[in-house]
Amino acid sequence: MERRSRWTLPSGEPTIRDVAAKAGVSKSLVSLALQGSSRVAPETRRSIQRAADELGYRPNAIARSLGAHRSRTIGVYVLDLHNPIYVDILDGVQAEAHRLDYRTIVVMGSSDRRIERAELDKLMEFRVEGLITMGHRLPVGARDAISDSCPAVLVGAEPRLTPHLLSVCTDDTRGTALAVDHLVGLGHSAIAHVTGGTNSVARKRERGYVQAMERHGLHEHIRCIPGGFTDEDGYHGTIEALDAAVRPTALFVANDFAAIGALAAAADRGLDVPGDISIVGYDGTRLSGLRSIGLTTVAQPLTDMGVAASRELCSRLDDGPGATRRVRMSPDMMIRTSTAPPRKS
Amino acid sequence: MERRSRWTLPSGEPTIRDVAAKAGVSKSLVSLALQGSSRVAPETRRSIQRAADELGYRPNAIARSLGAHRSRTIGVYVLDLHNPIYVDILDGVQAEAHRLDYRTIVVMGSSDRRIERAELDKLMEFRVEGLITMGHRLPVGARDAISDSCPAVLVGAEPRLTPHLLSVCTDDTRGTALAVDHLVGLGHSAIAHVTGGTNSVARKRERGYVQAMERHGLHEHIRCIPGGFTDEDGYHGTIEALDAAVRPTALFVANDFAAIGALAAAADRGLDVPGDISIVGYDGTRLSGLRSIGLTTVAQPLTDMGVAASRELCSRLDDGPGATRRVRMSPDMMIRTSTAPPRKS
DNA sequence: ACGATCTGTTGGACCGGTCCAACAGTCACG
DNA sequence: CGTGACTGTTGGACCGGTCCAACAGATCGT
Repeated sequence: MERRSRWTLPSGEPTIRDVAAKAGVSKSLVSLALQGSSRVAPETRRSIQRAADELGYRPNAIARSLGAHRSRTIGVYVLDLHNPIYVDILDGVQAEAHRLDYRTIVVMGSSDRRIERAELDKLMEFRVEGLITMGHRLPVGARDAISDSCPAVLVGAEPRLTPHLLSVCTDDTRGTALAVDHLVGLGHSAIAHVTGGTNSVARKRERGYVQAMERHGLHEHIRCIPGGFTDEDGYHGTIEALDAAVRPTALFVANDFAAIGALAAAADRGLDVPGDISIVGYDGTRLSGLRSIGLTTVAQPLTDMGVAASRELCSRLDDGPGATRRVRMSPDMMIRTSTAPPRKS
Repeated sequence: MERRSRWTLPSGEPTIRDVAAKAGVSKSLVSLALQGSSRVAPETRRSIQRAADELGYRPNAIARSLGAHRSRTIGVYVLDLHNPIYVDILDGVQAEAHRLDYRTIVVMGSSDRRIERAELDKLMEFRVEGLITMGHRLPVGARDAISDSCPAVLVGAEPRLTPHLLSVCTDDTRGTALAVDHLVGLGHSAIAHVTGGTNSVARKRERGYVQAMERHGLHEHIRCIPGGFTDEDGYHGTIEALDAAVRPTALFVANDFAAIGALAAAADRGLDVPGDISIVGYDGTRLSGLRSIGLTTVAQPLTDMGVAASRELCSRLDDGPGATRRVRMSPDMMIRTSTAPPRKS
């Protein structure tokens, strides 16, 4: 007895048998009643419920999963909880999963491969029934999980769909078009783009920018400066753009985080935003909405995307594989104080 | 068969019995070997390991918990994942828990009470052995959990300790002293404080500020302007401070988030930071370190606090209740670009 | 009056592990 | 050579649920 931790289960949590005894029925019936089966007599159901309440009975998810061969749990992989965009999505994922009576287990990616791997293993050990991943980098371990035919939905990426792979994303082409249209509407034509690097999401946004510029007949103004998704990346890309022979009057930056770096770069070069240069970000994180930042940005419906991810996954789990869908949502322009018409020269 | 979801356990995950059969031993021995028991012959251990690897065996955490009466899982309650301070702490919590071979289940507080409650229930249903909570607001449900004698550690708060309640925090009195000392060292004397509201953490920092000012003989300069922990709160408090009859030359704001609001307020009043006014925050979030923000702040060793929380909890779980400790860590001054000597008048 | 059907309930096998009592075999010691 | 201690292994009870086959009793049609 000594060697066993004091805080273990046997300590006395009431079990289904205790409830059965108290209500004077068999444990099977308690199980049925608690699951809401319609085969239980209303009278019996009430007395079982009463017994359970009085004992403070709490179902044991562990035992339930084992017996039922279902965990009613989905795993959520988040690339980086430090990035507010994922937390916003997570809000939606959790709310909807909860509504559909699924539990979630959230794990975070890590630069330490071993920890990331362990976290993913945890998911498998808890026998999650499905997986939601967000972030452009798909963790290596997730591939195994997916190929082991546990269905997954990728948020924000657009992979080739398979029966096991769903996707929820926003229309980045449309989003970038919104950003460019907004700047052109203000009177800008020298609009440069600080890219998000070489990952697929960044590529998409870059292509969208080019298309939109061409649509406006601004071919000769197209300029893509290589950047990335962090504020450092945005800073350096912007410095490069500002120091160019002919300075753009507006900058479209690949995401909010990098756009904040762009703000700093403009300040360092003694330029007023939006007086001397307008800056537009992408994502619509709360961060960008902070008073001292006030970044104009292309807002993705982050929470709604999370909701959609849960909805797709859970309905697939409950109803079996249907037509595999790709949910594509619409971004929205969020105009704040980092954009204005160009100074008349 | 039809009505059962296709993605259920029976699908074929190898079990301990499969491994036993393949290795030609009993399942008990496989269990022993996989737990690393020293009673297993080295030769046998190897062949069991080989069999497990070849089958791609993954232990079933569910079944293990049930049989062992231990889940080796701790619950982590985070008030708000949107606040980067908690994510930094979480990094430490996870890393250390993992090192000590514990799993974590992270749940997030929610403004929707029902969701918050459900998340806490989830923790109990998974039979977590202990709880780590962070955030000044202790969720109602957590009280139950704690009183049900599952030990808990509060990060960042200093409750009355009980055998079940541990605490990890920083020395806020010392932290505020650092901030005031820094400003005094630069030559400031008119140093005002925008408070964090009426919660216990904010109170502590306010007291620390008053003490430090008195220590420097600056009694007559003590000014506390009521604020809060959000950027809005910081904005309004700062506006009030700046519009006062005699304007302070420096501001100590209760946390980073609010200090960022203060930065915006200064900008709105046409004041240069740090030229016209110096601003110091508190927490040392990554946010404050962003290039375009560059906030001088009192940094808490957030990740280390997380590590300490896991360490305390797990050692208590493994070794039983020892002397109940309160871990108090030291904050550190992080000097950036929002502070400078006052303008000579 | 009798089987068929339906409603409500029950016992018990089962899930995949852990862990304990029991045991076979080896070795050292008196 | 018998005995006790130690090493390595095993069968089986057990954890707290789910779920299925079986069943008792009521209702109904013929």
